[in-house]
Parts: sequence; structure tokens; C-alpha cells
Amino acid sequence: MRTKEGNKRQAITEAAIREFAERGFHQAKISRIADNAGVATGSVYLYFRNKENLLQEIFIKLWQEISSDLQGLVNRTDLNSLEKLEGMIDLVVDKFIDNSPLALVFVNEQHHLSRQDDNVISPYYDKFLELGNNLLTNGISEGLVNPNINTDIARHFIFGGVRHLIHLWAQDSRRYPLNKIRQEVKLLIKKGILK
Amino acid sequence: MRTKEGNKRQAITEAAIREFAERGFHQAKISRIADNAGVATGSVYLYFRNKENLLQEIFIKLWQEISSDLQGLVNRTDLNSLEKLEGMIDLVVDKFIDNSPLALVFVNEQHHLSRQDDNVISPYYDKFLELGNNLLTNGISEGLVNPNINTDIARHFIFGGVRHLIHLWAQDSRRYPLNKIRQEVKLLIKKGILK
Amino acid sequence: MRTKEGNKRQAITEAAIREFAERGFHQAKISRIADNAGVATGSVYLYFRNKENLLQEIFIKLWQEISSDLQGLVNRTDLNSLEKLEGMIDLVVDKFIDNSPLALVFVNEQHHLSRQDDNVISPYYDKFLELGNNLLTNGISEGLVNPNINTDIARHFIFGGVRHLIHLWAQDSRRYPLNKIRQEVKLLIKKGILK
Amino acid sequence: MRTKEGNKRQAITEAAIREFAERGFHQAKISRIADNAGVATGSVYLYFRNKENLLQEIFIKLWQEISSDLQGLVNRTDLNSLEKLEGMIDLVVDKFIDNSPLALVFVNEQHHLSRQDDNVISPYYDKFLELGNNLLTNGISEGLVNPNINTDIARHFIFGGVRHLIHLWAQDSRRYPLNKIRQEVKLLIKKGILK
DNA sequence: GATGAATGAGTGTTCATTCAT
DNA sequence: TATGAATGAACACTCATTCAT
Repeated sequence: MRTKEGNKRQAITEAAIREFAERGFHQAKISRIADNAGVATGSVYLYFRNKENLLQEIFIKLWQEISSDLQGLVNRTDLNSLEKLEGMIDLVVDKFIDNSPLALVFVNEQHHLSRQDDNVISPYYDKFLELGNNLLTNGISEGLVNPNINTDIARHFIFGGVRHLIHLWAQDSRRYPLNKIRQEVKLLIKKGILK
Repeated sequence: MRTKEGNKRQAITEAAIREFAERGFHQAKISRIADNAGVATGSVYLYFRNKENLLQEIFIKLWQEISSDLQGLVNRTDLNSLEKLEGMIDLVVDKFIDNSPLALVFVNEQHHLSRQDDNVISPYYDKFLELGNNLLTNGISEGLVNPNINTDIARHFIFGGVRHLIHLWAQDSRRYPLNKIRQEVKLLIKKGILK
Repeated sequence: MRTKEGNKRQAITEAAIREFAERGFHQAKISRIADNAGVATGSVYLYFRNKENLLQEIFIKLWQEISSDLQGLVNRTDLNSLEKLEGMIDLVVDKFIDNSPLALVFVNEQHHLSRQDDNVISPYYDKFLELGNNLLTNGISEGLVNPNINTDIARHFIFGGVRHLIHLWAQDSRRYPLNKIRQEVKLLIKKGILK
Repeated sequence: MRTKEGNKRQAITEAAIREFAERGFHQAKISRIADNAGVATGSVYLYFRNKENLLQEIFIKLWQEISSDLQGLVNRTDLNSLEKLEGMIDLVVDKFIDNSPLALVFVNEQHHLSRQDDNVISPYYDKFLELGNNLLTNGISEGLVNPNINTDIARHFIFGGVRHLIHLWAQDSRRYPLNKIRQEVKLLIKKGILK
């Protein structure tokens, strides 16, 4: 069945996410993506410059959505820094909860992009992590966060931990349910690991 | 420059680590690895079955060393669970501290191997993480660790956080010095993020 | 020179026959076949699975044609066994008479295929030789053929003799003209070697 | 076990015959030949110029032996032309009867040599076939052989038939016992196929 | 816009041959 | 002579990308 006109770009993107998730960027074949999207091989190149760009666009869209959601979170005045930090975690988790292939791409293929010269997603990424920093810094001001921690490192530690747990979920969603992960991470942040 | 006899395997391995770190597995060229190792292209195949196996052997050696160091740590009776947990972090950090290309390979290319049928490193990996679990469980018994945490998730959270920080260091060792990372991670575990 | 559209498979096949005839299977280069066919190297793989399969398809086509011609011969009721045996010789000779490279491939490369697991041509080959046996057996019944001969061995003897003579012709068509070979073989079969 | 000194050349030759018979010239590996001969890879090159030459020497030795035996046959005065023709068949059959790998090499790999510029075996081959011609010609003079046949073609027909039957034997010695082949071929020559 | 046949650059791997020991 | 580790040329095959239709 031919995909509805105008939906081709979307269909290609979705097929690409599944292909990249399943095989990794280099084993992914444009022709298979096209097949699964219900379009001709050549049509992929009407919407995307090349294979690299196809991956890039997936990340751009993902980060734009995260970024947009983030804006709403930042603007809320009814939440303190800790609650906003939790909000960030929810936001990321919710982004993947019904799209585990996207999670696998997010976790496994980001380093392909950072290797490129024109790292178009780093602005989003940086902004995201900068907010993490702000929240931790503000949290210190608000007396919520331990003032002895290095906020730069702490945010990356949390990001890395969450990223890895999302990977586990995407591979084995039974053993590592995303909602349990979300809950446990918040607990770890709030209560710490030690007694 | 011809490499000293008997060092060829080692020279190839080291050149491969640099190549894999710099370009990633798929962009890595056997001929460039051979060149940089000072051997002929064909010589790579005297020591390694194929490109995949070359990567695999790098991981096997790395995990064997970690595993061996781990054994010594486990057997110590002068350390409590928390100290052993810190020891695990030191152990990983020390493994990479003078070999940032190896760190990049470790962080970026592990998923190539897990995709393979004969995942020869997962026994090491599993054992490593199992120890993390044991230490957290024992830590609870010893009254050191917060009994409300899910130890399975917590160990992965810590592993992911450390892994991500090592990646940052390997890319920008000035901004993220490994010793600072080590110190901050221990602090985060001990004191938690919140006040 | 670009080959007319739709003729590519045919052009590749013909170039392959010439290449295999001239150099033998292992010295044959896909890139040279493609060049001589006026197509790109990769295009060979649009039509043939691999080099082996390219040879195989040449044999399949050849044997299918022989098999088809054979069917017509078998069904004729106006010929006795001896005349049909002569018909088989004509049939084989006519298959090669304007295609000596094909003859060389037929004679020199058949053993590559028989070495393979999926010997797709042996059904044709077996059927062909089975008919030889039938004709000799019937010939005995009809009182035309010497009843003391072993028909199984005799058919192979004739086949081998013809095959070898075709080889000679393909190498030196002046000294061993195909029509003369055809005529002499029939004479040898009919009159025998001895007086 | 190391091969007795001075026997290395022989051991290599025998291993090569087995290897060539089993895999064909191009799939044959020098290193495997050396292994099976109980010598080092490099040692093969002490006795043979290269792989091609190794095959060549096998054929030279074979044809020299045939040639030598042939000499004895030619010189006999107690045999008529027909008996000498039968003697040629016996001579060839006896050459292979306890060495079927050699037969396979003889049948399958001869065309590798003819492709070469310096066809060192063709003198032997030509001499052998020339004798066939002489015997048939003399046979005509003696009133034994059908004077209407083309002796040039007839000798090749017989040679090709015998060669093909030897191939069958080498592949399936039960179904096509060499002594039966010998007997049937003589019968076919003497009595002809037709009644 | 859409197609998919055609392109051809790129590379992992093999193995005959060499040569330092 | 003998070794076997080392060499490096050679090539089948893949697949991202193009372009005539």
C-alpha cells in the first residue's frame, strides 16, 4: 500500500528509526528503510540529503521536542528546582515510553553525530544540560541541593545514568520497566544511595 | 618503521584502539591499522580472525584485566561494602587513566559486540555488575546503604553515570579530569545529590 | 559503449562466456566482464547473485536449451534409435557451432559446478545421458546395436569422445571443423573403428 | 613425523596430487599441501618454482612415464597395430589404477597447463597421440582398421572417451570399475557400437 | 514529485611467494 | 636445506547515491 501523500517523510523517518534501532547506523540499508516505508529507494533522497542527514533529522526532531517541552517546564513558577529536575526526567522518559526503537537510536547512535563537523544537535543538547546545571545551582541557592557537589559533573552523572537505564529498558522492557526506572531514579536523586 | 619482533600483536592492538577510537568501528580501516602498527595488511590476519575479532579481543583483554583486578578487590577483608564500591570505581578509572582512546572504544563500540551471537564479553560484564549488586545488597545489611533503593537499578545507574563521565573525559580531558570525576562520583554516591 | 536497455543481462552473459572461455573461471574478473558488457561492475550483481551463479546460469541456459531440443527429438516417431542417437550428436554440435567460447566453457568449467553442493545442472545432464542409454538399449531391441556392449559405458564413451572433439574444434576450428567432426563421429559409431 | 630426507620432493608431489584432486587447482592451498607433506610452506619453493610449476611437474612426470612405457610398446614386434592400440589403453589405465587422485588431476587440470605459454607437456602429449595416429594408419595398411575413418579424429575420439570414463571411475569406482572400462572400451573399438 | 535500475568507489580478506633466521 | 612469519597485490561484493524516465 502506497503511503498517503505528504506522509512519506514521516514514513521514512519511522522506518529509519526502526532500522537504525535494529541494526545500528552502519548496518542499516537505505533500500530497506525505503521498503519498510513503502517508498522507492530514490525517494528517500527527496526528503533527506543522505543517510547521515536522515539520522541527524531524527535527532533534531527528538531534541526539538524535548527542547519545546523543556520550555514549558522552565516557565512554570509552581515548581521548585528539585521538582523541575524530576520534571526533566519525566520529560525524557515520556519521550521514549511508547517508542523504544527511538530510545535505542538515541542511546546507540548519538556518537555518530558528534563526530561530524556540523553538530547541529549540540545546541539543543547543550541547552538541555545547561538547564540541568541551572536547576542544580538554583537548588543549592534554594537550600535543596547539596552545595558540595560539582553541578557540572553531577548533571552528566545523572544524564548518563538515566541514558543507560533507558537502554536497558529498550532491550528488556520486562525486567526494567520504564516507570520503575523513573521512580527509582527520582528516589536515588532525592534520598541518595547511602543511608 | 618495522616493529620489534614479537610485539606485532601488541602493536596491532594499540593501533586498532587508536583507529577505532578516532573513527569508530565501521570507518576504521584494517590497512590503516596495519600501517600505524608498522606491519603489512595481511599480518593483521595472522593475529586476528577478522576486524570484528580484533575489536572483540580488545574488549576481552580489557574485561579480563578488570575482572582480575576485581578479584583482588572482592577478596579484601579490610574493606566494607561502600569502600569496595569505591574501589570498583577506582578500578575502572585507573584502567583508562592513561589510555583515553581505549576509553572511547569502551564507551562507543561495546554495542557492536552485544549485537553478535557469541557475546564473549558478557560473562565478564555480568560478573562485574553482579558484584555491584552484591556490594549494594551487603551495604544494606551492613546498614550503610539506603534499604529503600532497588539495587539492580542503582548499580546500572551508577555504571551509566560513570561510563558517561569517562566519555566526557576522553573527549575533553581538561574540562573533565578523570581524577575529579572519580572524586565527585564518590561524593555523589556517599552524600547524594540532595541536601 | 552503453548497451541497449533490456539487453544488459544478455550482454553480461555473453561477456562472461567470452571471459570464462579465455581465462577460465578463476582468472576471470567480474570487472572485466562488466567492462566488456558495457555495464558497471555493480550491475553484474543486479542480474547474478555472484560469480559462481553467473557460471551456473550459463550452464543452466545451455542445458535447458539442449533439454528442450532433446524433447523434440525424443518425441519423433519417424526415427529409429540410431537416427535419434545421431540426432543427439547433431543437437550438441549445433548448440556450439556458432559459439566456440561457449564450447570452451562447457568443456572446461563443468567440473566447477559439479563440485558445488547444489548441482542444479545434474538433472539435465542425467536426463541427457539417460536418453543415451535408452537409445542404445532400444537399439539393441531393434537389432541395430551390438547387444554385447555395456550401454552405460558406451554412452559415456561417446559423450567423452564428442566432448573432447568439440574442445579441439573450439581451440583450432581450421584443423578440426565441427561439421567434419560430426560426420566422422557418426561414421565411427555406425561402422566402428575396425574393419 | 618428519619425512625422510630426500623424500620431501616426493612427499610434496603426492600431497599436491591429493590436494589438486580434491579441490581443484585454484582452491588448492600451498600451505595445506605443505602440511600434508609434512614440510614447511617455504620448503615447497625449494623444489618447485611456484604452484603452477608444481602442477606442471606432476604432468611431466606422468607423461614421461607414459612416454617411457609407450616406447617399450612401440618397439615390440610381436604385436600388430590393433594389439598395440589395446596396449595403449592398458598403459593409460594401468597408470591410474592405483592412483585415482592422479586421474582426477589428469582429467580436470590439464587445461590449466595448455593455457600457459611454455606448454612443456605438449611434446609428450603430441607424441602419444601421434602414435595413436600411426597405429590407426598402420592398421589400415594391415587391413585391420576401417580405411574410411579419419585417423586424426578417431584417435581423439578414443582418447576423449577413455579420458571421460577414467573420470567417472575416479569419482565412482564402484559403478565404473577401471577393469570393466578397459574391457568395454576394447570391445567398442573392436566390434563397434552397431551390429 | 516518484521511481528503481544503474553506478562505481571502497575495503575486508586470502594466499602465493619471499626471506631473515 | 629448512622454516614459517611476514608480505602486499589482487578482487569479489556491497550499497549509498544518482538520474533518466
